[in-house]
Amino acid sequence: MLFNLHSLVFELSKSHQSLSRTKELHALVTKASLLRDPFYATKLVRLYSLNNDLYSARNLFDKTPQRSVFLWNSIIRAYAQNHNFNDAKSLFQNMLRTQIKPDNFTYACVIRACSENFDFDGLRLVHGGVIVSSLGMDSITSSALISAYSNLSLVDEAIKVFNGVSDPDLVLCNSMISGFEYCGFWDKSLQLFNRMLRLGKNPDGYTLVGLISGIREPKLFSIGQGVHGFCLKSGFDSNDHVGSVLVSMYARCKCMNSAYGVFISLFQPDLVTWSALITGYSQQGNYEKALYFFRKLIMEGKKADPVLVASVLVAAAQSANVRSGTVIHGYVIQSGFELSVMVSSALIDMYSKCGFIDLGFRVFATMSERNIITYNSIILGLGLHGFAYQAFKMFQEIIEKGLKADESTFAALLCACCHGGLVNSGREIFRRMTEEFCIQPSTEHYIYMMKLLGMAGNLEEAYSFILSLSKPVDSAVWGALLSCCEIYGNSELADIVAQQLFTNDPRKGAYRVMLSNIYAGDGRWDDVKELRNDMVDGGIRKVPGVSWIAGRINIA
DNA sequence: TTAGGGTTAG
Repeated sequence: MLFNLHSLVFELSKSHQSLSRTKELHALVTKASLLRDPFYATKLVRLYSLNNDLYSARNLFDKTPQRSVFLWNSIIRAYAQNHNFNDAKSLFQNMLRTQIKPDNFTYACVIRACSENFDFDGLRLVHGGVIVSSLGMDSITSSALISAYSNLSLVDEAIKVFNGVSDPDLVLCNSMISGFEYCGFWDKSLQLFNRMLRLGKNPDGYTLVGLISGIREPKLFSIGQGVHGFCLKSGFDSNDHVGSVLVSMYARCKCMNSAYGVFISLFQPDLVTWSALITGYSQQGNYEKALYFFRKLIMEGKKADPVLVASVLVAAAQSANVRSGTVIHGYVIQSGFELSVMVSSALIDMYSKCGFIDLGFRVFATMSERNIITYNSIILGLGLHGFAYQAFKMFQEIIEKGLKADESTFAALLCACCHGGLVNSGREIFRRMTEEFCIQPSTEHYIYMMKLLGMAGNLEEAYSFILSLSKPVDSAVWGALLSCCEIYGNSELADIVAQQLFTNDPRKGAYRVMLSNIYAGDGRWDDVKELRNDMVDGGIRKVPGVSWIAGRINIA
């Protein structure tokens, strides 16, 4: 035998064995007649699972007659981690029929699987099983329950679990802090953090990531700075996860100088941190900087991944920079990322936003796998370029393939109707969205409806549409109607719409300028004067609009 | 004489 028992166990315990090495070890274990021992089977199941070879993992599991709780947990986890939730659940049900009782780790794994699968009923059932098994106070199951309930936005249930544990440990506190953050209660997150400090519990990287992730508005900037100060004092700023989340936090607070400050203070920022910086610039509209840092990353010899490439393609699309977009496309091909549905969908979007729907369609046509995001990208692109008929054909394809149309699908279809002037189709697609697909319309859908009806001259219908809604709409919806009033020179309706806008957004100059133009078109010069004087007196200014055209380049 | 595992970032 090549190995003695000790070295075999040592080799099996390494979690980074390749698939071929795992197979070799499997052969050695078989040769030594050790396969019946659940210890060895567990180790091998784990290694196969880490190498995404579920088939071999399951085969091994099925052939092992003596199944310990460890072996059961390994195989359930293998399926759950591969997002094979139904199989994980049915394995768990099989386990319940055996003599082996699930333990806290089994429950933790199944709880997580239910949460990731949005299986509310399953989660409640498993929670019941936890209580029946007297594991309701256990830290392992409780932390999994807190995360699961929070991820399903059931924060009250998460709090109940947390309060049910008399002496919560660090992980339990971290789960609750992250749970509050996920559900939007950054203040509760901070309160719990302070309570931890008062009780003398030392936070770790997880605690700070949970806490900082909740700080995502410019008004919370000073709180973010305070937490950043804590990280510096306690040395957590060198933690990769904390560093990247600090960069994101400052970016979301619209302070890119601070985000960059954190970034350059890191000894070796990892890919996620680079990505946080680049996405930050992109989301703040500084596309040039986003593209610059992407080039810098590549020049430094680092390799981007699909998530980062998709993010940079957004910057190229938003800035209509097809030159950068094609360079990134080259990088995508070089790296084999065109197999990533996320990347290819971003390529479609980039080409269409840059005015090259033909190239976008070429990417679409060559994709072997397409998801709803792919279809949304191509429908939006076709719609923006006036190909409404083709956009609707794509929608038909979504339904035929059994994909689930979402709110972006309908926004893209409404956009296609707007660009094609298809009023009846637009009305029908809006009806189908709400009645057939049960999708709650968002501000974006309402804006498209205003444009669709208003641009066709159906201003009264557009106005009645807003009035028929049960909840007040965002100012942008009224703004869309006002712009249609401007096109048709309807100053009576414009007066009514403007009153809504001035009440909601008294400082926004654009609407006042729009109204003034409508008055001018109607010859109401006294009203124009009064409006302009009001603006001067109130110090209200309109932000000038900008537009640009990127030079068209020839692409074979 | 082992082994499965609860909470983090773009």
